[in-house]
Amino acid sequence: MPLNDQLPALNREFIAHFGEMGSRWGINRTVGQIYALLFLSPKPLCADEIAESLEFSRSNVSMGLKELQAWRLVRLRHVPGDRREYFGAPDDVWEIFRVLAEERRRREVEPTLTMLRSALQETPATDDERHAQERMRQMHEFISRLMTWFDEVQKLSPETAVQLMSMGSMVTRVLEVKDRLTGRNTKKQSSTP
Amino acid sequence: MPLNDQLPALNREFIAHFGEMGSRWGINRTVGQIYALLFLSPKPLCADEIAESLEFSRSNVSMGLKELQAWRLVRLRHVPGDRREYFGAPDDVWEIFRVLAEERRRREVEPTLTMLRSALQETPATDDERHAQERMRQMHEFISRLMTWFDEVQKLSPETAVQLMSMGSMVTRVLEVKDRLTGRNTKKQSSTP
DNA sequence: GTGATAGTTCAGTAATTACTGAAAAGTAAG
DNA sequence: CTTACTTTTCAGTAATTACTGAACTATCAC
Repeated sequence: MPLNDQLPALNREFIAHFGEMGSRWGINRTVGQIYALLFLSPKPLCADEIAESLEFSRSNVSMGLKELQAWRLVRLRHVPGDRREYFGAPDDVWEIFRVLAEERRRREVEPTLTMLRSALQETPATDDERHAQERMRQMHEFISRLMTWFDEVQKLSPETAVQLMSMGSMVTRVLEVKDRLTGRNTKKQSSTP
Repeated sequence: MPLNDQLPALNREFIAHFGEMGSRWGINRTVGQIYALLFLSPKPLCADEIAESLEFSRSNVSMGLKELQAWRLVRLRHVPGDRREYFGAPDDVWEIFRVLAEERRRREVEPTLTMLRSALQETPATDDERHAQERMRQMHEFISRLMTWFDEVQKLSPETAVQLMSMGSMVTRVLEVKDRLTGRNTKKQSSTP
């Protein structure tokens, strides 16, 4: 993986890491590296610059950028008097996270919810089917709940989200007090059967 | 993908879906299907039963189960008077989510944090490196914050987490009021440059 | 011990996914 | 319309990942 020498060592390390991690996410090495390069770059880059920096073929860069655009992770820019297309990653990391979460949800969660909803319409014939459907109901309910909550958080501005996150422990403590009064157990259950 | 006929139609659909989705997650089709089968099953299954139901080779099932165990998504069980190993998926969907999140964090987030921490140690030489390092700092801070918050939530019992999630909108509203008083903007910024 | 059953490993192969170069399509300027 | 430049597409190929069957190890019953 011979990253261009003119890239600073710092950048090369970061880009290489994103390449390796890329495969653990749904994206491939190439796409991960292109994104990393754009994320670090102080200015938008055009496809040729990317191809040269990362030593990929021009067509590979084209396909990678197409995928990153489909993920809405890069933004197309234009430089006046230059007809090439330039690409940049958004600056705000919260915004990046939001988009990523939204996109993953659309691709990975929604299809499952759809499948589950349709399965829950069916009338189970056997005991096994009844059990299976009950499991699906549990899964559907859990995911729906999670998504509703996520919708709420996603609407927030970065600063508010940060506030909300740092309130986490506070809210927990409030619930603990409430539960102690009502006799419920907030802490993770210990294994005392 | 000829799932065994003796599986109820409902189950077959669910299992097939998990197989297809599996590749979008980091797991492969086989592993996804084995998990789906176990998730729906009212009782733990042994490797042979799995192999027969899904029509995989015995060795494929063995490898799949090994991976699911590495993900801590299935639990090994023993039936008295039977020396075969049986496998089951935990019942509680919140518990499943918790484990999944923990494991993904360990595999996908921690290595990145480590890389970022080490990059932040370096002294940038050029302006570009200085900029790159600042971007990495932003990313590191964001992820750290997210993980701290996640730690908090992960410690909660299922019921408490549900409570916390359904409090989402309430907390948001409180913050909105607070921000209105302090003159800050809680709502997602509209694109008015 | 031997035989029978259960589980694992691994080399070889099948299937899938990633990448390239060449050709095509698109686009602005003259 | 033509030229020069830019991006996209795609068939072929390389690289990676998934899967199988056969051989091997382990464990239990006898």
